[in-house]
Amino acid sequence: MSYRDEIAQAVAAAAQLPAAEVAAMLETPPSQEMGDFALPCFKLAKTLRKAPPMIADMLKESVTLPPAVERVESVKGYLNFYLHRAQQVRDALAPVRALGEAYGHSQEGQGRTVCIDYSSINIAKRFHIGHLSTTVLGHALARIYTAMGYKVVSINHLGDWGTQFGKMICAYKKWGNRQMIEEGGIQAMTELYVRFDQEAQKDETLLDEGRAWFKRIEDQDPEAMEIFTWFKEITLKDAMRVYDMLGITFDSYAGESFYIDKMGRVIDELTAKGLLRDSDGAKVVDVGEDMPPYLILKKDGATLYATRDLAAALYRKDTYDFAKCLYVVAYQQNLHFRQLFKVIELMGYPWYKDMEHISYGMVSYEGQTLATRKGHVVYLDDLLARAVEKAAAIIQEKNPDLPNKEQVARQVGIGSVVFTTLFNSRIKDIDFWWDRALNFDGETAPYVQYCHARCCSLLRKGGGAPAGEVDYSLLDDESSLAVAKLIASFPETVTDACHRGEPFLITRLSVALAQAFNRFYLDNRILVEDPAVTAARLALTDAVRQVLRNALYLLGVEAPEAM
RNA sequence: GCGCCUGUAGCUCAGUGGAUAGAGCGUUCGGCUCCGGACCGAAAGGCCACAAGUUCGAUCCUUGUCAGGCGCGCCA
Repeated sequence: MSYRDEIAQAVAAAAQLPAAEVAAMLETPPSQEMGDFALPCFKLAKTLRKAPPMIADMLKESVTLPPAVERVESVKGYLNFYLHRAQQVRDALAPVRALGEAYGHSQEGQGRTVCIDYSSINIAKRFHIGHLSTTVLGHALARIYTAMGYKVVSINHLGDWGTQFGKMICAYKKWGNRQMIEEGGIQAMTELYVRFDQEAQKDETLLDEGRAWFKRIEDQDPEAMEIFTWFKEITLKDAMRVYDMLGITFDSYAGESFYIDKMGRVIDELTAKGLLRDSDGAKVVDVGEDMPPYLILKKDGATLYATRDLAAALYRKDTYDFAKCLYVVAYQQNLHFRQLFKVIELMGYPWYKDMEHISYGMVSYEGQTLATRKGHVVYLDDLLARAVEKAAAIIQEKNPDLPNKEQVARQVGIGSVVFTTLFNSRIKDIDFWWDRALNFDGETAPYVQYCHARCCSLLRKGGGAPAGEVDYSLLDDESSLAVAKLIASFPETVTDACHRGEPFLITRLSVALAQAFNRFYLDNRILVEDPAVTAARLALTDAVRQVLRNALYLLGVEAPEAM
């Protein structure tokens, strides 16, 4: 039984109320000095016809304290319960010591699959800061869901379909050559595309040629396909560099083009179910009063992004039999996903409830909208490179003798970018500024990593974590207790992060834990004469090390043992 | 025009139907003969956008107003 339930039962007996009702009333006080659980007595005032402070006083006298509770106080209408510290600390640390890397994991998802659609890059476009949120969020969610026991299918839903690819091939045939693309990569492809747009303004017949090339892709014409596939490979190779740096892999790269032969089924099914309606020559599905109709087929019979997303959803359900299907996509597309899920519901599939749009805020650069064409953009490899460079410079200054300096610089620099991206709730817009992005002070990855490295250092000096049982009653000071409480809250935080689709909860916890440990470190000398005290403090240090490491792992951030 | 989202310290953001609304950055002051100073302590800084309502109690819930962002058929 949990502490909460024990206390609720004791109070319920004294106040003659249902235990469940009391349990729901119990809350956590705002600060540690006010105890571990509090019962606000205001609600009871009406039924008991007494002032809240009096009720609290009475309950204080009449309640039989459960063994875990050391004492109870009546303060301004609150009944505050204080747990025995040694027991709290033991309850916090013992599971970490026992479970190690598995601390924070759960069995919730046992036997269930979750599809996570994230990153989903466009062909022939360079990876930039606009792709950071989906990539980093999706990766963190993949790790969090895995920790929760789910089987995760990571899907990079490539943007590899559309008339722009016809234009690009047309431009390539006219002005490009193999060598120029091999050497220039995506940048060269982008330049070709820009040139096409410019020339097409002067000569409209180019647009027809572009359309013709796209038709050839649709018809699987060998020459068109060869070039198209090659462009795709170059784009993916470039993206793979970034994914490697971030430690990200995907289970599937089935993008839009993968679904071109799977849309007929969708159209047939929508027609058979009477959902498709003609509207100005196009085909739409009505999705209710509160949303505009969902456009499925263009006037000319061509499919749309929506059609492909619908086909993809059905395919994923068939192929993976997912318990959940997540789409990590910016909030711009809120309406689109609401419509998509509604159509699936109208098709009669109960699993529409398992679809979730993990939406996040927009990215701008120094107050302005990102604009690739104007060069008003920051590319991800540049950002990561500069972060690593800065980390390397700091190492050179502070710790020049550190072995594997390059590796640590990568862990810190890249970790810093990832951590910052996962620091706030998803919905917040992000305005990118270089000085902010490269800030290593305060609530950042290096702060948490430093604390972790310091724990490792202490453990090295102290001969490692104590093997056997330690005397937890030696950890009865305020700062030890604060650390223990945060450690104890980690599994619940992971669960919350999963259910809310909000990795930042874990990011924040890692900072709070590092802060609490720094306080503990200031208050207590860890390696002391008394072996029992040293063992107890090292046990706490090792638990902090483990939880920080586990937390950072879930975020996709590495934890170097020295830095 | 309609819909969704956001509004909390100078800046970036947490937060909760309940006790004194928190953190980082920035600013000011202070701390290594001592286990890692990429650290720590302290101070200053708030009409929780505004107004009504519900409630014993609202920054939180409801409604309205204002400001900003996004979206609203043949792009993705």
